[in-house]
Amino acid sequence: MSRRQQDRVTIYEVAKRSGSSISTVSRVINGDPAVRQDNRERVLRAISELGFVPSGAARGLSRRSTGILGFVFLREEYHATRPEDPEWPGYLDVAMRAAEREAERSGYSLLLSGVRPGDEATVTALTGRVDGLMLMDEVLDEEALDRLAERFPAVWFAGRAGARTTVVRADQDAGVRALAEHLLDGPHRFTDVVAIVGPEAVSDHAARRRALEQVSAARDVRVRLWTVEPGSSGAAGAVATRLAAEPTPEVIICVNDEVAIGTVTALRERGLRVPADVAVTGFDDVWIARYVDPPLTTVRQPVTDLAAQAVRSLVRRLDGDSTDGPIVLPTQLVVRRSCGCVP
Amino acid sequence: MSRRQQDRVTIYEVAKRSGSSISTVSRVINGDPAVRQDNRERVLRAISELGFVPSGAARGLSRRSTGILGFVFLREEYHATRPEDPEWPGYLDVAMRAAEREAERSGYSLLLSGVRPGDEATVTALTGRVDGLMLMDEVLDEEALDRLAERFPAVWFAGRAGARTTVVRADQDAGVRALAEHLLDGPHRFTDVVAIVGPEAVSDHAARRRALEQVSAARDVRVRLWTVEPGSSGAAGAVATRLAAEPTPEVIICVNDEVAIGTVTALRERGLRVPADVAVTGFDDVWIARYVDPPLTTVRQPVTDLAAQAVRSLVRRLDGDSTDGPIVLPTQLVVRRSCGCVP
DNA sequence: GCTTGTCGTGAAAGCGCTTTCGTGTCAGGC
DNA sequence: GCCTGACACGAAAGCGCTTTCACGACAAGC
Repeated sequence: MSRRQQDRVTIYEVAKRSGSSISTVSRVINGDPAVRQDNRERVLRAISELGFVPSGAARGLSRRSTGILGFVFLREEYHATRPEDPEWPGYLDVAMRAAEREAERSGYSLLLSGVRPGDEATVTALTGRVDGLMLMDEVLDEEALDRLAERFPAVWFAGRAGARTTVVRADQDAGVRALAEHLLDGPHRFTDVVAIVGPEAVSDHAARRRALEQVSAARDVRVRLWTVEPGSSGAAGAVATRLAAEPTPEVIICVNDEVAIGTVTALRERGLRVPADVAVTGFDDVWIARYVDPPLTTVRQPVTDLAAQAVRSLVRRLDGDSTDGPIVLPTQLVVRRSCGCVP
Repeated sequence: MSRRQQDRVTIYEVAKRSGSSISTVSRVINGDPAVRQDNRERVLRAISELGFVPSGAARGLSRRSTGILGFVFLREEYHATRPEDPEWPGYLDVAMRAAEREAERSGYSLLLSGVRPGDEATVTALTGRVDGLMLMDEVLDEEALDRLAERFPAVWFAGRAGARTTVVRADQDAGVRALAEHLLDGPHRFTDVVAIVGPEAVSDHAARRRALEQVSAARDVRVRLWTVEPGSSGAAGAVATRLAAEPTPEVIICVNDEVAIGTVTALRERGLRVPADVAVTGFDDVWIARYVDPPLTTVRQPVTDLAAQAVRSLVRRLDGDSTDGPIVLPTQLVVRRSCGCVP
């Protein structure tokens, strides 16, 4: 435990050097106008000569606020499958960057914390180091989350509709509906469809699946459900197995773009062309979706906006405004080549 | 400034409730074995009954250490070009996630901070809130960085070889060499080559360019240099302009994978096939490199390992070990279809 | 029986800021 | 000339922890 900081310059030394009191130095640091001009200048000079930087810890202790927001996400075990697989940044990273950006605009910093699902202890501990918490996806179950949010400012990103905690999410339902209607009612009128779904426990995935089932049921189309771990490059393998065992569908609706890419790979390896033989769709519209072959038909989620809204909601709450209700942002169907509807 | 935390439970209340002193409570929190078993249990019970979470600020102040590492990166202005462009996660995000992971393993958290190039003030201010700093790419110029590193634990990620500050970087030189030799000496023996380079100010880019020039000079091959902003989706546009104005080369060596993808798009729009008409190569081997059409020949950087090493080096330094020398990790040529050497 | 040493605990002094409160100074009003 | 009020500033009291130091209890050694 020798994690000591250097011998820092403190406010006392600045006070001594500038011939004033620490109160005055503190006022200067914080831009209090009630300091005479000449005094202010003397203090500022001393600060820069000594290279003084105020201690965040001391300030935090005194103000009872750290100026830090926590960003809590599920720590995926990447390397799992194939060690030569490069990492796989996506949706989560975009949210992270956007959240940091918005936090900075509001005068906060963002502290990252990856946790295993259900690791309430780690999240609770974070509570002592940040002013507010933004929890991604299914970091905690809903009960634990409510327990937390009751005593601490928190928002749930991509959470379940109807949760007690403030939720910021995209309109999965409308997105899936638009996609499904395009596929079932559009030029192709697909009737033989497979949906690759993610774990039921993930709110977004559950919402997508529910919406899909509603649309298909209304049209009397039966949808075969295949379950895979989303985002794992193992998707290709899992899909290959199912393809070998079952009749090939006309279209495969994937839970997200990564899985869609894996699916395309698996189809190709079986000698099937996309979209000529099988149509494929993704979800999220990650950046690569337009660059892969074929470019993916998908549903765009406004991840950047969502993250910004989540942060703003949190900041409002910290500024004393009352808690927001759920925030729902629209999704948008993006038709590209993989569904076979455009040349 | 009403960013107040709730009325937190403090160590005093735990002490009172458990019938001991705050010293004992502190010892229990920190796992000091010199507390009798029965006492420890009483304290733990009080802690959980009250929902006590120690204040990071108070602890930080007392210990003179925050347990936080800062991750400083260049804040790119994404939205710039086309608002409908989804975000573009990549190299930086992978580094971020890996750094967080490794930091957590060492008992630290990671604080994100995006800054504009040369924004020394922001970086300096960070110094008051974290125990150590990891600076990506060209956040500060070398002089400012040395000034900082002199008084504060810092490592420079992807920095310039030979810098005074501890640098963690990949062996750009060897990677470029392997790639260039493959292209110039391999099956195709290209002689008409264009290199799309990034800004000279970025160490990694400068290193790549230098290495390329050495290899080509040794073979008497002249390389035309085209400069673009790396990572911007504007690459396609910039390349299109050059293609219209100059003779089409046999191969285009791109400064990174994103630019390579943009370049492929630009070539296609001119009706040129890749790699049949023009070969294209990338750099980094981001995850998508293998999924785009055609899969990219590129040079893999061990970003995850680099980030982990950077964090470990920082932690060693914080633990009192002396400063590390430069850490250089190998790169690896990955030959895929875009260079036309494999079917 | 006394001394010595070990063990477990509590008192109290910080850590480096912010902020309240009180005081001295000076301008303006009578 | 004195009183009042505004204005700048400093003293000092926290903020909630960690850690040193001293002390009491008790076991072991002679």
